[in-house]
Amino acid sequence: MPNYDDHIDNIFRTLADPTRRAVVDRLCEGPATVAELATPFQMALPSFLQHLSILEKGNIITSKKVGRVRTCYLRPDAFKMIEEWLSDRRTLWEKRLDALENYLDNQQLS
Amino acid sequence: MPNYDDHIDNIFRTLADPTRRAVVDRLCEGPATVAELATPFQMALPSFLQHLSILEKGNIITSKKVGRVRTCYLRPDAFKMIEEWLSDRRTLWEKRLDALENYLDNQQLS
DNA sequence: CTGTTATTTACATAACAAGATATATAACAT
DNA sequence: ATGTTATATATCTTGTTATGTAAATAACAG
Repeated sequence: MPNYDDHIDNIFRTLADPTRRAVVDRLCEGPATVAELATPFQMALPSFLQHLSILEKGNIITSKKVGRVRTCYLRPDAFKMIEEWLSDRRTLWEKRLDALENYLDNQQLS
Repeated sequence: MPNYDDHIDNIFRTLADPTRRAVVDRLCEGPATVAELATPFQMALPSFLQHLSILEKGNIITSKKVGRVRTCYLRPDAFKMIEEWLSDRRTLWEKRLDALENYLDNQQLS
């Protein structure tokens, strides 16, 4: 089973590609089939499918196949982990700034 | 000059590595020298320096060399771009959910 | 000046990622 | 049953990333 760190690795790596981010953008507007998603791109379909599979493994999107058509959805919790990661760091960082400020205030007093 | 997309690519790629994220974590606590940052890792120093250079090119950290010692800092705006990217998508996504809700409400009425 | 410390540079290599083409499957239309 | 459409899988090439070792620089200590 993949640990927390691997998971975040995956998410960051998944989003570190313009094609995949563009797919995310498109899916923000609502679900779309593979073909619909692929049309804006020059790239060959199999290459594009790679990106979709990476997005799905990164838990950014889901998909369901009905007949021969696969429809893709942005996962409602797509950005949750990454937002948590950011807010954790922001908290640490701000705690540190506060500490620094206190320290400086105390310096002034003495 | 690098465009917006390249920039975000860089940031995501930069953070898609456990070593580099660990450095970020450490620097949230305050500045540190190269040697201090490197000690927790098994990796050879030149390998580690690569990571620092990637973090610096990704505008996540800055550094200043005094004498032979380089001190690294987390940039105050380290996560700004990525937070903006996230909040933009969240906005799009929520706008869409609102539209969907309206649509469903209207369906009920008719 | 000489040795030591703190990086830095210069390669080398192995693993991985992005793209392509060619082929396969599987559902639908007739 | 057969052709067409919508994906899927397999395999290959090429570029990039992560790591390493060896040697270089540059400041400081004595």
